[in-house]
Amino acid sequence: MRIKDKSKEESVIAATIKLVNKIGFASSSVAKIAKEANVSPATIYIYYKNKEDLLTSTYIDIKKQLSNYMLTGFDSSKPIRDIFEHVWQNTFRFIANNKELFYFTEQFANSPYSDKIDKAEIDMYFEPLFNLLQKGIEQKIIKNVHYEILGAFIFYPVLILANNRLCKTIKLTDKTIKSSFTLAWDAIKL
Amino acid sequence: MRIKDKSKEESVIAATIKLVNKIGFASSSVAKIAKEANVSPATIYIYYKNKEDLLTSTYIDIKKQLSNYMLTGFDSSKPIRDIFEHVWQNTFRFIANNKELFYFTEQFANSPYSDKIDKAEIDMYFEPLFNLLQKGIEQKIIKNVHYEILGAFIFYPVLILANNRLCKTIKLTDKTIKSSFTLAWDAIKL
Amino acid sequence: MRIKDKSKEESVIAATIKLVNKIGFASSSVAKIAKEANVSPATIYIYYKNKEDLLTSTYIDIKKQLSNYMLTGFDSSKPIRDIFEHVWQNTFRFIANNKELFYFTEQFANSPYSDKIDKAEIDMYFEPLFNLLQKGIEQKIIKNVHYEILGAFIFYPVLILANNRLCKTIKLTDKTIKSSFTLAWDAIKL
Amino acid sequence: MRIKDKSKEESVIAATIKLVNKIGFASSSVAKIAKEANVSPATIYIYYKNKEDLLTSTYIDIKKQLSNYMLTGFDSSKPIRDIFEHVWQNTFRFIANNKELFYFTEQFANSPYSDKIDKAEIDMYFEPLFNLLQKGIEQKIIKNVHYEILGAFIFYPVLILANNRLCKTIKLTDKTIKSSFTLAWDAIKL
DNA sequence: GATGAATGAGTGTTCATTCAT
DNA sequence: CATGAATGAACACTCATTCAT
Repeated sequence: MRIKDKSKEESVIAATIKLVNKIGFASSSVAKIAKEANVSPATIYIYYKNKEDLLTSTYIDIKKQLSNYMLTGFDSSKPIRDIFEHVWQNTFRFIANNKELFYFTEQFANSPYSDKIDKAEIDMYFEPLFNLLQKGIEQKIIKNVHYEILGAFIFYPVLILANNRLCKTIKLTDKTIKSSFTLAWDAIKL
Repeated sequence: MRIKDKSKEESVIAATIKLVNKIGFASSSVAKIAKEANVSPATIYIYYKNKEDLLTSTYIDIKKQLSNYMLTGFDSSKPIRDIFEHVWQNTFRFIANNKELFYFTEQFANSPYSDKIDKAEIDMYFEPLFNLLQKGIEQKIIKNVHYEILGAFIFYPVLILANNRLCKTIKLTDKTIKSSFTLAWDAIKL
Repeated sequence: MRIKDKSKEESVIAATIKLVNKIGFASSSVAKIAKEANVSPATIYIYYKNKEDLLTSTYIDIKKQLSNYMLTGFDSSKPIRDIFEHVWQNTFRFIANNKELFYFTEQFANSPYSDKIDKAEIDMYFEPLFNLLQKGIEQKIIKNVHYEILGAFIFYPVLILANNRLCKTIKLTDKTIKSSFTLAWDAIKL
Repeated sequence: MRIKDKSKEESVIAATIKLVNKIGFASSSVAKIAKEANVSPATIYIYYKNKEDLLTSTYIDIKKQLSNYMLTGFDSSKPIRDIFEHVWQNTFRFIANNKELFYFTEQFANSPYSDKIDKAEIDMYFEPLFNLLQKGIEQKIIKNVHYEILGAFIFYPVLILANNRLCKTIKLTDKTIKSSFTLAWDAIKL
């Protein structure tokens, strides 16, 4: 028998991301993705149960990459502020270097498919960060409020700032990254 | 000459918002919107050039309402912090009382139609707030960074916290609203 | 507004029947029916909810015609045998003159769609015949067995004989019609 | 040379029949049949030229079984009526005990594949019965009409009565089998 | 102004079959 | 012999939009 062509699967994922970047999430049909990947529409259904499966798999895959990247060099022995700053910079750098991936996740997160994924599974990848928040609260370094509120200031502003669909007038330099982190830390620190 | 039936136009807008809330943005076709509004699909094309026009008009309409609500009781003679807190609370209250409108804008903002609107026109409605930031910077009350960065901490976290698609585990009470504003203010204040 | 083009609806029905005769039930797709009717596939969905609706409507329509034809000249004052012979001949004649309609019903009856129709509604059209069987039993003219058994001899053999897919070697003349009825009557008569 | 795996071939046939019973003829795709048989789709194409070949082979196989069963205990020395009654009962019993096989043939007979089989080959299996009819005619026991007409009364009503898709309200007991044969015999006897 | 009819182009998905191993 | 990968063509159905009234 023929063996599964790994490059084919990868080219489908790549085509999916590329096409979403080119024409947007809503317009990215299976047929167009197949064409972009130089593959038959039917082939996609060998690798994925259906369109939903293709998109959610792609999303989870990217989120996994993002969490890996964000947590690179994670050193729990350092001061909490330094750890968060490190993560903050990792995040900016990842988004800067992988705008296509990031754009896809933003599109996905506000699509109907978003409801279908297991948020808990995603959160798991970021668990060390939640734990760090908890530790910060206990050490009276971070404000004692719900972690969703903390997250809204320490994680999400990055996305806004990096998302050039929403924010077009600002160029991200090392200096702006550093200064924007100051705001984030001021927000959550006690 | 007959004049366009204002009530018909309104019922189309209402139907659009309602339907997007019911079945999501992607599934809301012109035919379904027409049915929801008890109107012929063709009628919609009397009031709007095409689907894009209908959706962007609806979006701008809502944004106008939101800015009105946010700026209600705007009193430039008060301390800057108090003004922002007032706006912050207005925003929370608007979203709480108009979840349907808010849900629509969230869906819209991440749709392909989002690219078609004139962001400057929208920003105009919120000009007093940008001016306030500027004033705060000049008075050395607010950090002197790009207003996009300030906005990412003083405006967007509200959306995250109020968006129960992203944030499901937290109930918004007067107390959480107040405490979340503390974070926002700490972020931007000098 | 444009009014519903009655001729369009009729041409869809005609195309459906014609196509089933030409290429068989299983191969008759909506797209092909549309093409045969010189109509867009989408148009069919104006007149019918879906493919099932199109086919079942066509079937019921034909069955109604058949019952009308079979019961033409139904005169309950005549002897029971004469009435059945009259019906038998009507049936043969209908099938002979409307082979296309008959072929469609045969195909339909053995398709998965057959399960979706309300058999009771169909039987209703043929009620006078069931009543006649009952009357014959009471008058000790017809064997007192279940009406399904009687039907298997007085109604179904016609279908077999007229169905030239199953029965290719025999030509139906007035004489064979008459003589075949003799068998049917001998079967059920007491 | 390896020989074809007989058990594999049988499991494909079994799967075909089972699946047709489960989901109907029209929905029974090659891929599904393969899965049901725990075999690759490609394997089916080793044993059969194509789908048509698979289905027609299955059909002919069943018909062969049916004819065997019907002619079991065929004793040409007995009176003609007794022989037919014996065959009639065999038929009922076969169908009762092999509803799956029978259901398949009914589905097949009204499918487009039906046109592809060699009816003469099938008829061959039932030749003794046609000969018997001939003998009956010569002996002036059976009406002298075309054998297709005779068949329509002595063979087909069984199928109608046993087919619980068409005939749902009647339970088949020894008594109803016997009495229904009376009708059949009355139909054809002189 | 207002409408339902009408449509070509598109949707996600499955089909019977062949290919490379 | 046996397989799962691969596919172009087809499937039923919906889309945004225009037409005729």
